[in-house]
Amino acid sequence: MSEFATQLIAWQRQHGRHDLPWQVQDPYRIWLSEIMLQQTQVSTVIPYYQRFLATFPSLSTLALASEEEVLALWSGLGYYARGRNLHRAAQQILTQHQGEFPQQYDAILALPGIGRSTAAAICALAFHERRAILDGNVKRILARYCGIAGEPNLPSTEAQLWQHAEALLPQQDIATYTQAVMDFGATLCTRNRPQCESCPLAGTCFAKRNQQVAALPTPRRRPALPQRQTFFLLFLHQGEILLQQNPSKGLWGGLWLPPQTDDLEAFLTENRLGTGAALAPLQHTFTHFRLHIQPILFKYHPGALPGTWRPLSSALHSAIPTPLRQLLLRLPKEVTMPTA
DNA sequence: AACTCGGGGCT
DNA sequence: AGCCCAGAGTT
Repeated sequence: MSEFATQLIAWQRQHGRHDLPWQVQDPYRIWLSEIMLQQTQVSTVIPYYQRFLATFPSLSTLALASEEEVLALWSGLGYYARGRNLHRAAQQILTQHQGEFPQQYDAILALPGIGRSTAAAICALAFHERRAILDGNVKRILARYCGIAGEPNLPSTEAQLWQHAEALLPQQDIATYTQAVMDFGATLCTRNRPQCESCPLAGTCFAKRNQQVAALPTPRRRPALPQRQTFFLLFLHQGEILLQQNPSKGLWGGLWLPPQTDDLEAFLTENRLGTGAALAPLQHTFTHFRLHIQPILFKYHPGALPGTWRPLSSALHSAIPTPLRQLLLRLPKEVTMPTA
């Protein structure tokens, strides 16, 4: 067995995390956690995970729910395709696997929202099958330990990382090892200021031996964020707000939003609307652009536009994106005191 | 191989 | 303000 795996497994038993809510022998709960944890940190996921599991305690309750209910519980977590795929996968398991979570890697990989790394994580954690994962933690650990330069997302770099991930697997204790690399990356071999002085691998780590810890993994260079602008048109009437559902594909897919336009003048003319009151603007930053949102408040226009009227309290529990939630929460103050 | 898809934590 | 995070799907 490799020194790498042996040391990590020993480290995990002594210093790893053992009280995370999804550390159970239940493929449904492990699967749910893996999906929520894609590109999302543990501390962010925990409250969503608890609420989700309280509402959908089993795979069948999830499969029998509506997509609307699923997205409402996903509201604020982001990457909403994860929630839609999770729901679709639950339905597929019900119809194609008799409601029992599949145990074969190929069958797991075939489910929507599950790629190579997530399928391997489920196999290793839930079924103790010898599979390599390659998430952000493992990429960082291997880039340092093996001395792999190049941006981790480039196909050539990723291929090397996968090769090392496979080669360093232990012959046994695969579940403990898989949890070990994730905990080790999250708490010791962190991106900034890793605790090399406490690291059991410091003696054999390429980056540590060659003073490359700060330089590895190679940071990704990203272009400057493009800026975009939109207007949220808020129609309020007797405590209700007019919302429209986004198409299921694309940004904020399947979520509820107020009528939107990037050309206010044209929109008001086309729909024969008068002028509204500008509320305080807000910014929302995505991975690939920054959105400037200008809310405009209209007091009473029933039937002016298509959509669904929802009580404000109900809207707050619906499938809405974070900036709309922020806007609705501060609406009571804004309505009595518009800024312009 | 490049692009799309959220939101938050940390520095 | 910039970086990254238990990545996958689409083109």
